[in-house]
Amino acid sequence: MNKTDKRDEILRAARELIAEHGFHGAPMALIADRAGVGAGTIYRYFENKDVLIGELHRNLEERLYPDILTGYLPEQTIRERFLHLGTALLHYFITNPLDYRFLQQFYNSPYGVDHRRDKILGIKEGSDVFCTLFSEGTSQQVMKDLPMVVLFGLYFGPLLAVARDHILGFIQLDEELITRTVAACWEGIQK
Amino acid sequence: MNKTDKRDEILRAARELIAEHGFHGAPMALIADRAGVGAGTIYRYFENKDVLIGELHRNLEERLYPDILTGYLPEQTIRERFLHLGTALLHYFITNPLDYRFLQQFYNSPYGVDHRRDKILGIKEGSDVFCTLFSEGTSQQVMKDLPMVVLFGLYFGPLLAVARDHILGFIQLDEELITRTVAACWEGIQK
DNA sequence: ACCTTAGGAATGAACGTTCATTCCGTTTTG
DNA sequence: CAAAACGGAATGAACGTTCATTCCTAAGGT
Repeated sequence: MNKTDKRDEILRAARELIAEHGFHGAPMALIADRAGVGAGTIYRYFENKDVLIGELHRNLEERLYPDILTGYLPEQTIRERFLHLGTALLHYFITNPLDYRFLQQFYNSPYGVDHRRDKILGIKEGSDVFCTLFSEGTSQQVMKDLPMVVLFGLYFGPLLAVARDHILGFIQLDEELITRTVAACWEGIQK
Repeated sequence: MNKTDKRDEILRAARELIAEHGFHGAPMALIADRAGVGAGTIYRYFENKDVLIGELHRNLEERLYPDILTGYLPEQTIRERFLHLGTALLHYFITNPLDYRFLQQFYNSPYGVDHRRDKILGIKEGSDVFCTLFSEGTSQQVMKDLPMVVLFGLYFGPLLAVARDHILGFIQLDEELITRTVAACWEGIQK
């Protein structure tokens, strides 16, 4: 096993354990076991657990964004792009439940709040797809004139909730239900 | 300090610490300190930490439900009742941010998932205000014909998200913004 | 009225466990 | 063979919980 492999194994093991049992069901010793390395080896690749977790988050975004952006066409209407991102997001979480669970854990820990604070304060940079789409939507009057944060809530709130309930087995999301759910979100947000 | 006072002090201290720092920032020793009792004393009132946390949840519901149900009139239209509950819920969380934070922590822990599972499987009992309102809404065709779980997501998802962002200081919810947010939820859910 | 005493309530030091991190002997690599 | 990488036992801090002890109150005896 070469250096990159080992690093990847550690990340994979950590992601799995955190997704399955939460941050506190993922001690370093277990991560090491599952990655097939010694406990000390982890510290050759990551300064400490916080850094490892931060890296997991970066790593996830690197897989999530390309995925939901394939087929995303800036020339489509705002509504079409809204529906695309929403369904793509749901699909991603359904096919990568571990990633969903990790994100859930992440945003409910001190790490996540800081991260979100930075992101929201940095909205003006507008580099984020969702920010761009939503500010376009409000300025073109096709979305309600509500603060960006509220629009985000109306969008991600329901999506994350149904994704959670699908993953927990409380509901079975199929193609039609996904479409109808995202459409309902749109109806809440559209002017 | 008499017996009931002491029990209440322990509950208050636990609620505060969990709300402020999460479940894992609230060790029994700290709870005892803040309650002004010895560490062992807690175990005279609560069998263990799990029981204490469960009791906190029960206690919260006993304060939350009466609050949001004052002024709730079954003879009002479904839409009116929907708006009433939504705004009442947001008001409650804004004026009781510690309760919001506790609930957030609770539902993101194993305790919470089990609790929700029981609740969802027990929907048929229909004792819950929200369940009753929503099944009335779908059967009378004024709400979209979506599974109860999805409707819940479209309702609570945004509400909890904006409550969180208000409490974190990312946004300032005033009367008007609350009304408009709940109205937007309704537009997503109505047929 | 005062002292004694019994028993439940309260205490906090101590215990066993778990965790992140470090340390050092061993193995692999160049 | 020197240097880097590795493994996993060792370490110490933090946790929930326990329990031998102390404290408080109020009943009972004088």
